[in-house]
Amino acid sequence: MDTRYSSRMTFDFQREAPCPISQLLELVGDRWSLLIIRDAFYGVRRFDGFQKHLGISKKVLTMRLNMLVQAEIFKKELYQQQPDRYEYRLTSKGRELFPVLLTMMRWGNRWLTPAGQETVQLLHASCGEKIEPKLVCSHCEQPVTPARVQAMPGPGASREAVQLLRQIVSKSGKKSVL
Amino acid sequence: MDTRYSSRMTFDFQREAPCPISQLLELVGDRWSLLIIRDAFYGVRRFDGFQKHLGISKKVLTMRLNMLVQAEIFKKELYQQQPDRYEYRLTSKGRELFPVLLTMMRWGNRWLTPAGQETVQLLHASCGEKIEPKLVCSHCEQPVTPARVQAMPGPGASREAVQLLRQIVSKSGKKSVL
DNA sequence: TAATATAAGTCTCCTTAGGGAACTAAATCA
DNA sequence: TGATTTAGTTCCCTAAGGAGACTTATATTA
Repeated sequence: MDTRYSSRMTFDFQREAPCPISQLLELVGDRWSLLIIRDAFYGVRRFDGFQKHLGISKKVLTMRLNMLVQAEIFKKELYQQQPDRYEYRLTSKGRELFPVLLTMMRWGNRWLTPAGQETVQLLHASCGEKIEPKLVCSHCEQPVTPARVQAMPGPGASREAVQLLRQIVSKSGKKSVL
Repeated sequence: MDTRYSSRMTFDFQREAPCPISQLLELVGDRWSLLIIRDAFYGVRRFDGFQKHLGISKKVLTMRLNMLVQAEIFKKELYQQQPDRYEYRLTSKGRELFPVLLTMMRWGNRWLTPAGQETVQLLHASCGEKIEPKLVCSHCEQPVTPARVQAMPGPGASREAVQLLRQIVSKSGKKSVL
C-alpha cells in the first residue's frame, strides 16, 4: 500500500518555494487530519477511539495516521504485545498546532455558533476565566492585527514570488498583510 | 447549478451540535478556501487574480467564491458595468480569520520550512521586528498553552457530548485540552 | 476593419479521493 | 466453543475536482 499523501495540486503561486500556509495545508489541509489532531488534544490515542468519535472510514483513518506519523506530528507507542498494539501520541511538532486549533475554535464559536449555545467552553487555569485568546507580538507585546503587519519576501523567496508580492503591494496601493 | 457546498461527512462526535472547529472546517476545510482567503489578505480581489495565483480550476474557484460569499466571508462589490463585474472583498467575518492564518503561517515556517529559507517574513509595524505571534488570555494576559486550558461542555452541548467529554477526561486521567 | 485580448465565467469528460461494508488476524472473555 | 475487541485490508461505487474547450461583452492593437 502506498502510504504517502499524494497530491496533484499546484496550490501556490510561489511555485518553487511555497508559502508556509500552503505547506501546512498540503500536510493537514484534508478533510480529516485537523480533526484527528483535535481529538488527540481531547485525549484520544487509539485507532478505535478516533474511528468512533469521528465517524471516519477505517481506510482513510489508516492512511491519515500513517501520513501524520511520517510527518512526525504523531508518534506510535507500543502499549501491548502479542499482538503488538500502538497508541498515537502527539509529538511536540503536533502539540504546537495548538494555537491553530485554538484560534479556529475561537472563530467557530464567534461566527458559527449561536451565542449562548457553545458546545465547548475553555477555561484558563491561570485565571479561571473563559478563554478569549488574543495574538500579541513576542517582542513588543502589542496586539497583532492585519493593519499592523507587513509582508516581505523572505530569504527563500523565488524571483517569481518577489515580483508577485511587489505587484500585489503596488496594485492594492496599501500594505499587504500575510 | 448547485452552488451549495454539500458534504456527507459526519465529521464530529458531537453529532447534533458540532464542535466549533469542525464547523469551521466544514465551511473552509476544503483544499482551497483558506488559500483563497490568504490571497485576499495579500490584496487579491478578482476572479482572475485568484485563478492565476492559485492555479485552481475555474469551476472550483467559482463554486468556492459563491460559497464564501454565501457564508458572508466575502462580499461582492461592483467595480465595472456593461458587463457587470464584481470584486471579492473580505467581510469582517472573513478578516477575523487572520489569527488562524497567522498561526498557520507561524507553524509552517517553524516546522516545514528549513531555517533561513522562509519565503515570507512578517514585520510588526508597532515595533519593526519579525513577528513571532503568541497567544495570551484577554483576561489575565498570561500565555495560553495546552496545559493551562481546561475543556468544559458548553451550554449547547448535547448529552452525548457531555458524556464523551467526561469519559475522555476520566480515561486519560488528566485535564482535557481543547 | 479585422484580429486579438481581457474578464468572468459555463460545460463536458475523465481521474481519483473517500465512504460503506465485508473480511482478516490474534488474543481475550463468558 | 463461540463471541468480542483491536487494528487493519480489500472491493466496489459515488462524487469532488482537474483540464481544457467554449461563451459573452467590451477594449485594444495591427
